[in-house]
Amino acid sequence: MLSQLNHDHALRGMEPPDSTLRSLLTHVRPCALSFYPPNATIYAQGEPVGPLYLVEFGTVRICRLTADGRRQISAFQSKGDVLGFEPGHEREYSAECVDRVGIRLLRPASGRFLDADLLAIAHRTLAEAQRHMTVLGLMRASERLAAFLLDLHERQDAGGFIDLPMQRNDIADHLCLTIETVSRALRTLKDAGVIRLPGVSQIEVMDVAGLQHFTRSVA
Amino acid sequence: MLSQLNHDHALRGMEPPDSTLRSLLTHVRPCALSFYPPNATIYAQGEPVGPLYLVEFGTVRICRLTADGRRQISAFQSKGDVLGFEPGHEREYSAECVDRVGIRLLRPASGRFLDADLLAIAHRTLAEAQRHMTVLGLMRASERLAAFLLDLHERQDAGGFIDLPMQRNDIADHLCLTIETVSRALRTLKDAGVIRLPGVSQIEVMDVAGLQHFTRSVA
DNA sequence: CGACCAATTGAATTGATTCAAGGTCCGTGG
DNA sequence: CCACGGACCTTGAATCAATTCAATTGGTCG
Repeated sequence: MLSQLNHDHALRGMEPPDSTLRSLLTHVRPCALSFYPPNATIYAQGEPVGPLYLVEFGTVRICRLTADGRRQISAFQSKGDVLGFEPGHEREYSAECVDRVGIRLLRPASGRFLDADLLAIAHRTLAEAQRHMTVLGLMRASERLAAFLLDLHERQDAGGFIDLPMQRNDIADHLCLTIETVSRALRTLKDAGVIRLPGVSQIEVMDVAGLQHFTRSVA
Repeated sequence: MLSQLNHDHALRGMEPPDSTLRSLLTHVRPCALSFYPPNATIYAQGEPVGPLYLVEFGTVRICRLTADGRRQISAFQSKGDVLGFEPGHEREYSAECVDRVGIRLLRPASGRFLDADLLAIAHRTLAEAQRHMTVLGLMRASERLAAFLLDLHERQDAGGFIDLPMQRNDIADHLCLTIETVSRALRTLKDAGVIRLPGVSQIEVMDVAGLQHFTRSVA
């Protein structure tokens, strides 16, 4: 299972010809694959920051509960993503499984991770956070959803069909909307003809350019 | 001028006993201080990513223009902050001077920066981005403003008086609101008695706990 | 088939934006 | 020294987008 990580298809498309994972894996002892059921917690907000993990399959939500009980999902991580990198000593976010998930502990060959490897991971995490900052700050409901679907679309390149492992609940907390608004935004995109909804957790992208047009800004 | 950077007061309060700057400065050749007038551009969106800078005085806005002409300010940087760290090869953000600004180029003693130093800067930048993600995602107008003021308050510890070097325009684009809404949110906080407004660019914090209560969530 | 949970839809409400006036501050020039 | 102009800020009224509340539909598993 790990061997396939050295192939390109295990690394999702990224703009700079970065090689986070490839490099990382040369300095890391591969650990056994662990399986987690849906809604299992990999690590929790408030814990001391611990090891890094590599997602082998399934989807993980990185989320955070506020003092008054609301939830924000900063990202979804899936196959090939590295999990668990955080600034500070205490976890600000939890990592929870959306569906059935397989992850590997990443244990550095020498006692500590190489700063170069951590830096590469930090770069990627930062880029994601900044992108999401723009989504939340500048886009309205259907634009956020369009951006989200485009993101999934290019990650899981499955011939125009997107699989939504997470439920509306999770999408809403990721885009900082309500589930009702997510539902209506989906309908807006459907009515505009850019997507179809063959099933509750499946989306067919009919018109990628049209979807991109919906996002209008992130550029 | 640079010597004072080795003193604590040049480093603003941070949660983990991090020592970004102290460590950084031991591996860096101090360069001459440059002065920029208000609205000058230090670097621009679209340029290749270049060197790092250290802010000595003044305030810099890190901002980004979208394809359709809107602007988002991801952060304001002031004395002691390091400027110019970005993932990727091309700048996603510009750095522009809010007021009169003094910065120093940070040039590594050896050819490249130490990964450890870059990692420390990345940590801080990421923490800021994540915090702002929460502000934009979970808070409404007066809560965002309260969070913003609290941030300024603890940076520039000047006995309850906050100086606002940037104009409403900039605050609005940072909090992703309109200037009118910023104005009304200020009024809300004033009417609640947690701040006073002695002048347009000066704020007196009357009740820190009250301000924190306004943010209610970020925890 | 019925029960339960997730998702959708509709109607009323809230919060922020837009549009349109005023107001304040400050520098310049009479 | 005061009047004027312009930039910035504040305030008000109307509009719009998203949320809330409530009901209904759809899907899945006993």
